Amino acid sequence: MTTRWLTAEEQRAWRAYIAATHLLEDAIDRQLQQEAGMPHLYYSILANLSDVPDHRLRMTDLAEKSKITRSRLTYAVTRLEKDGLVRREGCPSDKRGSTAVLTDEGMAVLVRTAPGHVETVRAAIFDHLTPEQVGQLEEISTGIARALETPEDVPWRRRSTPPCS
Amino acid sequence: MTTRWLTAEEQRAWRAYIAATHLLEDAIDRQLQQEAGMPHLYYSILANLSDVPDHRLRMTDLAEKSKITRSRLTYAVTRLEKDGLVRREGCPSDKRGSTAVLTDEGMAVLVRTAPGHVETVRAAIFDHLTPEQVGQLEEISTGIARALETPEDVPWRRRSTPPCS
DNA sequence: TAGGTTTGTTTCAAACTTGAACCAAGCCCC
DNA sequence: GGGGCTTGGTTCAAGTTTGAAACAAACCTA
Repeated sequence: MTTRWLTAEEQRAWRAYIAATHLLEDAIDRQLQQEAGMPHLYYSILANLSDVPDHRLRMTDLAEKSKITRSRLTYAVTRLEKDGLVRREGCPSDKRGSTAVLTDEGMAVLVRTAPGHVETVRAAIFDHLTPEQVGQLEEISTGIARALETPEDVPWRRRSTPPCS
Repeated sequence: MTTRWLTAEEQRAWRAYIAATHLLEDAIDRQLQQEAGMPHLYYSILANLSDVPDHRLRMTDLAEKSKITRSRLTYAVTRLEKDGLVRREGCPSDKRGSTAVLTDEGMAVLVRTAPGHVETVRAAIFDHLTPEQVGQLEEISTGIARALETPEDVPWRRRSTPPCS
């Protein structure tokens, strides 16, 4: 089967995309490291928790929501727990389970650092996009994500967990 | 100064974008690790070298082209050199300088693994985008990259180096 | 209900990344 | 032509990521 190479336009788009994502993650990581003392991923984990009723989520669900592996999440939560921003609680109804809970201190960090983070994101991206482009970006991203999330090709990324009670 | 929060649409776009980039990098890293024995970044470094006359580039320029820090590049090239895919050469005209050169073996790896890589990229992205969306993605990415590359805010990322002779 | 499989999470070692500190080699300019 | 600043690149320690293996609890199912 002969390779379906990228067209010239696709290549340009792909290269531009790679460049943009590298530069963007760099800039955001740097800003958050400065002002919140943690990389973007860790900030996102806190944000994902703050986003959900009770500020608590099963590890697997939090990993799913954050689009990262469980292993990576374990490490991250351990660090955040050490910093007092997150707490782990066992799950009564399933003794294997572990639930990450955002602490008050974690919430406070989020509240304190959110403005700077949003400002960075805005300056890096949204200030340069028209409203139509914002819509396009969402559609494109959603399409890519959907394709990569369909069951068939992700044995290594688990489906969601029954709620803990 | 009151925070300019993201609008609902911007938030949706931002979240979708984060999800897509995480999933995408994961998928591509995984595929390349399998078939080329290296992460995406390292593959890109080889590709960037193959892309340029003589398959050689000053370290700083290669870092610039790859959108990564010099430090990160040093580590990567050291590994690739160990694998025999890249060779370092001194620069006669500037004894500080170091030039990375793609070896024949490095080129061979690229040739062997390119089809699989392209197929993955295509399956993950371009098969799900209309031609218009490809154009939009390029414009959006270029806009973001340009904003983040403007001199004023990147003291930590160097400008290009005089060609080596 | 014992044995086998699946599921939720952690652990471990090896690989990679980060940023600051360092080391030469060029550059400048009095 | 000898300081002092800049530049190209590497090094180092601390932090993060990876994937496979380990573990324990839950879930079958004969």
